Amino acid sequence: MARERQAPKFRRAPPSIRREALIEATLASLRKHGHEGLSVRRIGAEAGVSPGLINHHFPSVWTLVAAAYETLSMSLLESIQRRARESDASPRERLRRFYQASFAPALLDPGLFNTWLVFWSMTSHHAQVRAVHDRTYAAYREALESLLGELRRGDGVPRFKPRPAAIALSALLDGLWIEASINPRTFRPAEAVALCEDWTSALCAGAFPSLLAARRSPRPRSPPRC
Amino acid sequence: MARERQAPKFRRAPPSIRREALIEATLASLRKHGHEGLSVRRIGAEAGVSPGLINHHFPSVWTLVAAAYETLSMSLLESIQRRARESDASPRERLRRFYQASFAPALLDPGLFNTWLVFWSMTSHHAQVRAVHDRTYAAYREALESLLGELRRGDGVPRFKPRPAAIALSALLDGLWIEASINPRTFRPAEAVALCEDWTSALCAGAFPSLLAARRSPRPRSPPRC
DNA sequence: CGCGCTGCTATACGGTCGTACAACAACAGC
DNA sequence: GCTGTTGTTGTACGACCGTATAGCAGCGCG
Repeated sequence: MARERQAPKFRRAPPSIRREALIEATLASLRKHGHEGLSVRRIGAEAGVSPGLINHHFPSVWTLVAAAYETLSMSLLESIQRRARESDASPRERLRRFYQASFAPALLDPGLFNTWLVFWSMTSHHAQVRAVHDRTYAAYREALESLLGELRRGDGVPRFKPRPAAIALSALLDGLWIEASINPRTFRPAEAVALCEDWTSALCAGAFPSLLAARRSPRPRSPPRC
Repeated sequence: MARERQAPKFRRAPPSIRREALIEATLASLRKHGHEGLSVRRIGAEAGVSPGLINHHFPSVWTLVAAAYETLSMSLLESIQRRARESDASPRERLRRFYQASFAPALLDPGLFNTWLVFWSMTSHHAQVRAVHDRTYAAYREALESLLGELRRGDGVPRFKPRPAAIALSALLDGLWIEASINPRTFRPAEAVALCEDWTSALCAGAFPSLLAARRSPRPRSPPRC
């Protein structure tokens, strides 16, 4: 009997390719199983690979998770930015598209939210993950800051402080995203977009007193009227 | 030799007392160890009790965690409410105190944030925990809605819609609280309070278009001016 | 075709996990 | 003081965890 050519039991891959595949498998495992998915056995199974291979390519699981965190957050930010900046549009319109992209169905997936929770819960105990958070949050805030900066150059828009404005806007976006992810029935995505739009309108109307840049000749801050 | 009276090896307690003690131990364990603290052994050690006792008083760990979630969130809300409503103050002042209490050092503890992450990560998979979230988030939102309702009765304050306003405000508060908990160096607590105060000012100034209640005779909504 | 480099697998080990269950002991009632 | 109830302990079990390590095998290269 002629010896059949056996299908190879596994395929070799150059380290960079394998590392990327493991990162993707990590994201898939976390998305499916949440915190339970954070194990070399689950990730290995997801990647169709033996558990020991993770430790062969990454010094520890934390390094892999940090890489996955960076990959996912940068990918999401880039995706949202692309939708916000596609075609020429006014700064205000770009912000609106940013909001819409932030509350698109793909972003409101419960699996995505659970993945994010795992990343957040690791920032306290692992410096690498914390570093990734600091870096990606800064990138996110700077993206908003850039869009707000373009808005500020428009006619009749007051000279607000971009950085605190971006912080407030990102907090509003995050808070809405979280609640929508936990309980989609609290409000509809369109309502979230409307609330962000309102915030932008108020910003343009100069309705946020402490966000207005300090005047050359400071005048005493007036107390709230209500 | 006279027989010495031995100190009892353990103390019995009526079920209600023991259950409460186990809830407190659960909160302490989660605060100290985050997700790792969610184990009958850790909780039992924290309560000075054998691991098996948890399963004797609670049908499963999820029931215990749901009870701890409810206890903690209601306790925090009550604490913030007490500070907001102590002594007579204007509605605006009460809101300011609510903000200040929300960003007090006790609320910005990393252990508290990690505890919250555990609760959130369980809402997807366990109906009991999800029910607690829905109930306590509703209570939180209604507290804000009540404070905003008092504000709305003031002179010169436009007739905004209380419910969406409370949703937006709670999102802003949550988003700021999360980022302050993850990375305290992004902004100072006073800045977070100022951003919330700004939001309130804008609300009073009628700067949130879609939050204004529909008119008796609706007029076409004007497009954004910037 | 055959050799060798190395990506990869398979196994073993010590640890922690949740749960079940039998035995123990605190304490109230008699 | 004795006894019964039952809150509580201690142990045992199987499953899964991360890591280390020895050896197998895919595949480029001569």
